[in-house]
Amino acid sequence: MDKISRLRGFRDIWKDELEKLRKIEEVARKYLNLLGFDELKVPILEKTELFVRSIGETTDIVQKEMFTFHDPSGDSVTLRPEATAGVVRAYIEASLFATQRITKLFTIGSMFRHERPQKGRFREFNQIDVEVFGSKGPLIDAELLWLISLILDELKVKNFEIEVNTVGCWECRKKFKEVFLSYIEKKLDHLCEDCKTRARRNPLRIFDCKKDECLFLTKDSPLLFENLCEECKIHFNKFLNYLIKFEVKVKHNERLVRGLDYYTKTVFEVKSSALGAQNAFIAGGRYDGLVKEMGGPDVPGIGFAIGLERLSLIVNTGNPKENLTVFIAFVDDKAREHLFRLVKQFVKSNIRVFYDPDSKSLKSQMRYAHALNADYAIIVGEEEIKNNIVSLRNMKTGEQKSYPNDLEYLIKDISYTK
RNA sequence: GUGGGUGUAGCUCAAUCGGAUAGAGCAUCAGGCUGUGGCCCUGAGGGCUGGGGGUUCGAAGCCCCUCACCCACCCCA
Repeated sequence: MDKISRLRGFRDIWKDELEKLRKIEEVARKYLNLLGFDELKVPILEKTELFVRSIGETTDIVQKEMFTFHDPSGDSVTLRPEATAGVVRAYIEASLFATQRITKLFTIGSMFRHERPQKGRFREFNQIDVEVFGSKGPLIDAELLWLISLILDELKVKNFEIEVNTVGCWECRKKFKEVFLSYIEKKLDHLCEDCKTRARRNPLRIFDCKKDECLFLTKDSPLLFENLCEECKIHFNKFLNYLIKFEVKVKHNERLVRGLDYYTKTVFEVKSSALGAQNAFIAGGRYDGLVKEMGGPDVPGIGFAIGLERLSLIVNTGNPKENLTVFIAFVDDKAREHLFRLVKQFVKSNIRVFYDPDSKSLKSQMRYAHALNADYAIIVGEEEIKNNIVSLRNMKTGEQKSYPNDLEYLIKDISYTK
């Protein structure tokens, strides 16, 4: 029979990495809870239209990266490529705007994008997604970055940099696009191929280009930052001010823009040089028009997502503490009759217990106990049964003693050792 | 979607110019003690050399196709 392999870009997550992901989630949950966020789960599969409308029809995500297919009844459905759309949909569908002035939510789960895999990039990847609805002021923007720094501090993440910028509101961005386009028009021929398409689709992304030629051509270009309306300017300055009060260090990157259509005003990215090309592991921003666009009331929103696979690449967590582990070895099949009684008793006493489910030589069983890194081996054989005892071998010291076979004293003794 | 690199045992890697039965270490299993792990010793199992086609007397190595992985572009978390 041929073996079946996993799908490209999809992974099995084991042991150490899984432990790391759990640790990250645990720390994030702690601070999310302390700052009043509620967890929710939203579906992995949604109507395709939800993402087309929220993320933007012209974005790469929608145009070529979504897992979209028809369900058996013929409807077009899509595996979520990001979390915000679903959370916004849920917020509107539950009419939370009617009962809460401010809504703070987070969700944890996997997202799907049909991209070519590389370092820190998979087709199924996990995110912690955080969203706040109902506050238009810059204080909440700063609070989110403080939240991020609390989480990263506790995880002892070093070598990261928070970059912030503003992309303005719809009006000042629209105006700036005209200013910028008339500037870049003359230089269009000299831009790289990618930037030529950007000029048509999403001109602001030209600022993001890493190619020297494009960097050079836009060097003395007008910046969105200089063309902001009063309100956006004040918002951003207050935001920077609050960050100082929260003691969150950031870098203002005037060229930072985001690929999703819905962002307004504040945007930010957290980057690490240790990640290779996919160096942003947290990113987000404000999206004041999105809830309305999605059929809800005109409620402002802001949020961010943590890429868990990327974050786990730069997190070091110590080895998890192993439970006290006991291995029971049986010398012969007659001794095996005692298995059920002994195993039950250990489990009831919260002690991790192993035994060889197949009858093997004692030597083989002891090797297995060693491989399992057991703290103790219990040996049961003819001699023990005759004397109504069990032998307890300390696997770390090699010391071996006898205990009455009702295990009461034995369990008391070994429980002290871990 | 586009480039570059890499595919040999469960893992890490050998195999001269295209040459004979594709090897080693680790891991696994068994034995060395008829009731005792680690260290040591002995032995065993494990490969369609990613897959398919071609060239050749002969292919792990050359050619073509394909798949997967890694890295980068693009995009993004």
